Amino acid sequence: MRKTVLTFGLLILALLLLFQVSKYAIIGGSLRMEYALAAVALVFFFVGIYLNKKSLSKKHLPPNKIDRQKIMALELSKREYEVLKEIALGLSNREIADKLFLTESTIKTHVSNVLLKLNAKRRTQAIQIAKALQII
Amino acid sequence: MRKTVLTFGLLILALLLLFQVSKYAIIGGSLRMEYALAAVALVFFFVGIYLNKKSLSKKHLPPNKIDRQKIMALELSKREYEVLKEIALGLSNREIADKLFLTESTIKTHVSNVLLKLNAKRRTQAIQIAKALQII
DNA sequence: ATGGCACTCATACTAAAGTACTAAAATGTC
DNA sequence: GACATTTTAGTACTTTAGTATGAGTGCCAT
Repeated sequence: MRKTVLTFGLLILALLLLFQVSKYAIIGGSLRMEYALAAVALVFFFVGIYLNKKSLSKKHLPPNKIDRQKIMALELSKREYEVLKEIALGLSNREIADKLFLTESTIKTHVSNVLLKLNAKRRTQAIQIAKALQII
Repeated sequence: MRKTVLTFGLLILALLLLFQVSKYAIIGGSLRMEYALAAVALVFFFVGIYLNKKSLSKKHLPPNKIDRQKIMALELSKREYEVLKEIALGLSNREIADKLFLTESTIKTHVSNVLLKLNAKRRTQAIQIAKALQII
């Protein structure tokens, strides 16, 4: 917040300066009016783009990004979370086992634990819950 | 594309007009230079914002919204698509059957057809594919 | 060093999911 | 009305998924 105010202040100051400089330069005859107008136009054009980007970036980005806080709160271990991600990719237990160089037994154990911790009855429900919680 | 070119052309024309008008108005003495500069600054400021918003809206908005074209292209029937959505909600065949007042047999038939048409081996993979295709 | 925890794996089941095929209504189209 | 789809449903299996339980290993913190 303080940073925003400071940036704004500096910007306005710089612009007023540009304003005055161009005004007196024109009166003094050392600067053509077209150039002054073009310079002002260009500067404000980019200021508009800059400010717009600033305000948009704070309202459009938060639809994704994973929530590590919730993963901890659910007490999901590293392996369990890893398996959960593979489930969401649509892999079978066999395929996950091969991918992670483990046996299907181990994967089943992890899956069971994930379902318990996410309070899901099926892996498809686990996917839905995980997405709702923004942990995948 | 043609629309974009047209908009751009009109904008540039309008700006050149503003440019010339302000220049001659100042020379004629009917307009103070400060006002001309302020006007140009304001216009370009908003043009900057406008153009920026245009370019961003085409890169940030499309993360959602379903693609009915693809649903048709995949030849998914109404029922099959309905079942697919329930699968994505994490329901079992039994639960889907109860929800749609059908038997589990019927749901299995639909599910098998959905898997075939989406080229998926499992329902979890069907979810992943459907999301990638933006049909759910 | 030891008790706790995460990770690994196994066996033995039970329960879902998925396949293959068949077939009768229901629906919409020409 | 005839024809093509869609929707519904069934039987009979095969394959995955999921549960329960036990147990060995490695790691880390007290």
